Amino acid sequence: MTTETATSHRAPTLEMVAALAGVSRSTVSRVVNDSPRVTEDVIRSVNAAIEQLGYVPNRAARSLASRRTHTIALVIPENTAKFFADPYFASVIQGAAMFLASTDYTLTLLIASEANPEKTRRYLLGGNVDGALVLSHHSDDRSYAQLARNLPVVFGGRPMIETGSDHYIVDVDNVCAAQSATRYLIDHGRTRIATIAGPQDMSAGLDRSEGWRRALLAAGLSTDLHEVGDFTPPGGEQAMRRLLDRGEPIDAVFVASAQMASGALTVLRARGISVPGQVAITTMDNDYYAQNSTPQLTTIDQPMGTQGALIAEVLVRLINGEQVDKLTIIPTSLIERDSV
Amino acid sequence: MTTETATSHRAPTLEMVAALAGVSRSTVSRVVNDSPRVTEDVIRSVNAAIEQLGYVPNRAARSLASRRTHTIALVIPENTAKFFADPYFASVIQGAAMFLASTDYTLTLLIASEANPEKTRRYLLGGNVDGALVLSHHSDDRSYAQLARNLPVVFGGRPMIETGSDHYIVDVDNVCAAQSATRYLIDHGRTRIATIAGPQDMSAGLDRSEGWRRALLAAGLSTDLHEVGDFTPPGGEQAMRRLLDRGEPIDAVFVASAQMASGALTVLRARGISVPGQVAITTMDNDYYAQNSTPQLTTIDQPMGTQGALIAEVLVRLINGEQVDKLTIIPTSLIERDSV
DNA sequence: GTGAAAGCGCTAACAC
DNA sequence: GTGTTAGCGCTTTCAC
Repeated sequence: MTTETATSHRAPTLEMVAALAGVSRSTVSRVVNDSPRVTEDVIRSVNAAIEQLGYVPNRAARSLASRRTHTIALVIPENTAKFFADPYFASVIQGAAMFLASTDYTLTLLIASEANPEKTRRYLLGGNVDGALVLSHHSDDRSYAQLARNLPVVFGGRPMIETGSDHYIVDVDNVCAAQSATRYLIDHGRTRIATIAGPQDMSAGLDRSEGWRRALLAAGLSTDLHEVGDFTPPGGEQAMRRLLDRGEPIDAVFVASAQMASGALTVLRARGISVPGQVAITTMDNDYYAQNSTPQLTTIDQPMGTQGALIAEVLVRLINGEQVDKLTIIPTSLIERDSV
Repeated sequence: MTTETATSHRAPTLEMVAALAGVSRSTVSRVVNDSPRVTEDVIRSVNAAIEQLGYVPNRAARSLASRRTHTIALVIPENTAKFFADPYFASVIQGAAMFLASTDYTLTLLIASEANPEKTRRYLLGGNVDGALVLSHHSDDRSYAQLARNLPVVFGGRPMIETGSDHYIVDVDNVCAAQSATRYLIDHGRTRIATIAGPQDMSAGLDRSEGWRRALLAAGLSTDLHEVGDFTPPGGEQAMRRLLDRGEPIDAVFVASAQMASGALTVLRARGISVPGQVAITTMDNDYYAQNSTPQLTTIDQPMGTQGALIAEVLVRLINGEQVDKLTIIPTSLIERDSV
């Protein structure tokens, strides 16, 4: 009983299928690849043989011959702790993985070594994948922009590339969403509206600040009350504290993530400030935090699984040479609850 | 400016490297694969050529010739929503991905279609991967047990296979951890100790219940106060409510996850029951919930990133034919905070 | 519509 | 130590 690295009997090959079906290998290949010009009868008998043998095409051989890998890389920044901690990413990954499961593409996780970006670049360009999905992106992610010239790449969330760049992007319209969440506050009579913003080196953070600003400017209100957090509950707490410690009147806060809003509520509660009585709150993400805070939060719902599926779909279509819009916007909606 | 699926110039091949370095292809192959018997000089010049050309070995060709894919599948149950919602899994995936990034293995996500398990099985056995990591596992996951006979497979978290099964498993000792968390309650003078357990069709849930039970039995205490949750905060709330509604005295609760404990605290607070004054709490997972609840929770720390790395490492060693223990236990420790 | 033949880029005996 | 020679299992012209 020593260590036995299994795989006892060899997997059936296309050749075996051909023999059993009484046709040539080419024909089997055609059937497997849904070639249009094969007789119904032949298709049937080949499929029967495939079924009987439990044949599965060998990816490696297929890739080598066809020069397509049927593999898509999900590029993950090395700072994975932060990446995985964000439920947003988990949802997107899930959506992408689910969508790809319905195609014959495979999703591989590629950790982008920051120490050696060249390694990542080469892997991606070395014919190991048919395309890449890039989710996170700080302003210095120039390298991926470069990469997109030689490989189909779709960005999830707007990478901070110079405007007019011709990259493929799938994103919720953070500006618009934040704007409507802020306008909701205005429409309910609030006038001293602060924001707890997200990191200003992420497009999501920046765009949400911009939306808040636009809504305020349009209403002729002050845009002074701006504090930044890191999208986490503790970050929200600290930002809320800073906001209150300014000593200026505040009657509402647009918080750039529900997680931060949850932290903000903790501080508000501790200081005896009522929500929505004294301070109204709107936020983004319809997640556990939004649904289970006290009070429950009026928030922007972004269908995240959808985003994952969509971003993967766009990439697959791109790989297949189909016509795709450069920018795919995912609709959001405002959910009214008890924090306003 | 029509759709151009890029990859302009062909990637450099091993043959080109060989030509540039003035050696044969085999030699280049040897250098690339760290073969011991190559002259220092040759290694240097080959590496120089590789560097100069920006050569990256083609996975497909390599796999085809060597019959090893350098790919590891992470098998994910189709019910992905639940899977990804659990931060435990995110951490484990992260750890595994990080570890594999330091090897030349690649991690691919494989969604296990429940409607067609045969498809998953064939993919795994069809020579597309060198091994598989299986994380979730309900009692009916017999199929994977079967699979493990023909492919190196490592299970994370104890799959509910008949005892004495010879599968490779990496897990925290949930029984032991739960036992010590419960004993901690006993040692602090509590005698009416309830538990909010995890799902009883997951080994983690079952084992934690078992640990709680053992500690109680050893102390001659009652094991009646057992309610089940689903590892989420709302699940914890409901279970806590059921527990209190029994009308029996309770002076402590061992909660099988910090997320559930957070939900339980909400209920306790709403009913004006003080923690730890009237009811003490210990739990498992040293996550955001454990650290940021009020009061902060005394809990069992399980290094989850470590588990991910370890599970991947075990698999790689298995694939390489090294000797590995069937069972790898990850140590846990109890962190004392304010809930007892 | 189907078959024959020529590789895809690499590894792995086997010679030398 | 290094080169030579066969393939790995599949796709893909090109004939027929």
